[in-house]
Amino acid sequence: MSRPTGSELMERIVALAKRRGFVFPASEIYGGVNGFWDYGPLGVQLKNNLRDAWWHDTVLCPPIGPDGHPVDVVGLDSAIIQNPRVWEASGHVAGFSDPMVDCRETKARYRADHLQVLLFDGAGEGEQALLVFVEGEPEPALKRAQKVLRRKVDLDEAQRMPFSSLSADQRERVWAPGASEPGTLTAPREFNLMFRTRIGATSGDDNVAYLRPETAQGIFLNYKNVVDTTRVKIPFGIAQVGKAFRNEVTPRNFIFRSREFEQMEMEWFCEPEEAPRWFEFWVNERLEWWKSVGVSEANLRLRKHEADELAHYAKSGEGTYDVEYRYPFTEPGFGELEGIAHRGCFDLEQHQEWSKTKLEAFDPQTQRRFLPHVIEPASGLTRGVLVLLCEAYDVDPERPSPEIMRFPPRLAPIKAGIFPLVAKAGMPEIAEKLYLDLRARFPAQFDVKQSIGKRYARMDEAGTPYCFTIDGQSVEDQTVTVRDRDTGSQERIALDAVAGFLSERV
RNA sequence: GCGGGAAUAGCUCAGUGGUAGAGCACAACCUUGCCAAGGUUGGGGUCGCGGGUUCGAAUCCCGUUUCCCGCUCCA
Repeated sequence: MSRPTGSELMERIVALAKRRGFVFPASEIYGGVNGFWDYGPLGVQLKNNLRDAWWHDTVLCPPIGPDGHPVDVVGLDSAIIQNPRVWEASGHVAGFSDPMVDCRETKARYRADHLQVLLFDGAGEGEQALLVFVEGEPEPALKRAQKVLRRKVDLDEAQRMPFSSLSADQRERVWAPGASEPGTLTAPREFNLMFRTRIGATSGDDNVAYLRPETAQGIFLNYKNVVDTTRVKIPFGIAQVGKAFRNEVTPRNFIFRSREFEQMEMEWFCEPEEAPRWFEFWVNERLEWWKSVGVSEANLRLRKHEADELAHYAKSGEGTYDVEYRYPFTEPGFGELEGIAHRGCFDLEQHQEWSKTKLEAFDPQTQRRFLPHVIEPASGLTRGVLVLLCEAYDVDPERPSPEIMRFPPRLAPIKAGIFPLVAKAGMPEIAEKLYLDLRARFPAQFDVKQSIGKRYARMDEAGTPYCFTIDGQSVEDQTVTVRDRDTGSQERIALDAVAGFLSERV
């Protein structure tokens, strides 16, 4: 058995994740629910470790800035449900409910507001030919019009109207791109990607609220609170880890795109003139950070967004970079892991306008008032967990139990296994004492059951980097063997050196 | 949302209309001195779910859910 690739690799990772208690399908005993996942005993530990590493490296011990001094970042934990006007101000109510149009024949789907209709005279008695095209690409529609009308046509002779304004009767006469007959397009249907709920036990239309689709807005909402109550000065960052919810059209690829997920986001507030420099700084920092938690350089890359794929909030800024990872389901291509967006002052400006609250910063040196610009490194925590699982999964055909999770020791859910070689001759007693010493400082597991090989194998699948085994010699000279997960090799160290051995490595 | 495939024990699967099975895993006990070792015993299934056909359905038909693949979508 060698390490598979592509969808087979993905299936093996999903199977191992379930078998060992990393990730379970949510509500499985009721048949599941599409787009939701539960994190099992090992999964939650792995996720917490990644979260803690990010928090440590972002808030507690942030990087050194371009000027040689540590940057300033504070933490936050904002509510999942906020005043619904927040999402109108942020642009999410509009941006999240794009009506879509499907073609029944070609199976193509279009955003209704991207579709334009050309009206030509002469399709029949008093009728017009209606041809639809995607904004900016009228050529296919023109060619089709030529065939339908059996004459030369000119773009200038046609009337133009947005598809959304057509009546049902008119839609029946519309030729879609690539369709062999008219009337194949559905009515525009609304796709609202925000989860709606209601505030209060008595529900009505006037108390609709939304589960946040991103954690970022909670940071902007508290920008003034943080500035007023802490001694941060521009430039500084506010960081947050938390759940976000998107009613995705198609959740796919295990935990890559789920409807409930976790984000790790930081909003970096700086002077507008400094923003490009900080943008570059954070793009590089974030890429380096993913390398620092053990993601191989070969599977990572930076990609700049094309102008036409920018989010509504990033249009005014310098663009967006994605840190991308080569997932098994995208290989040889890459998929998004983290986005670093230059949001300009879009968000603060919007909230200042909608809330009627001044959010300007004041520079006492220059006596200038300004809206800070924002650089946002926003990554998926749960996507990060997926990357760790993909990155760690390996197969060693030389072993009787070939599957290994090679997590970096810092992130491994369990740091150490403590085993008596056999359950007699004083070994379990020594092992249990070692376990009691270690467990206060390290996630450790104690196991006396079954053969030593099985216990090692279980730890390999859990990704535990070190196993300490108490054998006959331990009883005589107070030493233990350390087995290394990655090589299977062993060395012997003193019993009282185990804690030090671990703290140097995890 | 569209098209294709899959679903039987924790896992891998057998079972083509007539009493739900195997191997591995799991639990207990024994054995066991370094890589999923052996023995004994045991627990575990409304065959994804809901209808229908039939004397009788894991098996045939319809619907549905979930997962995988290809589209579509991804602020």
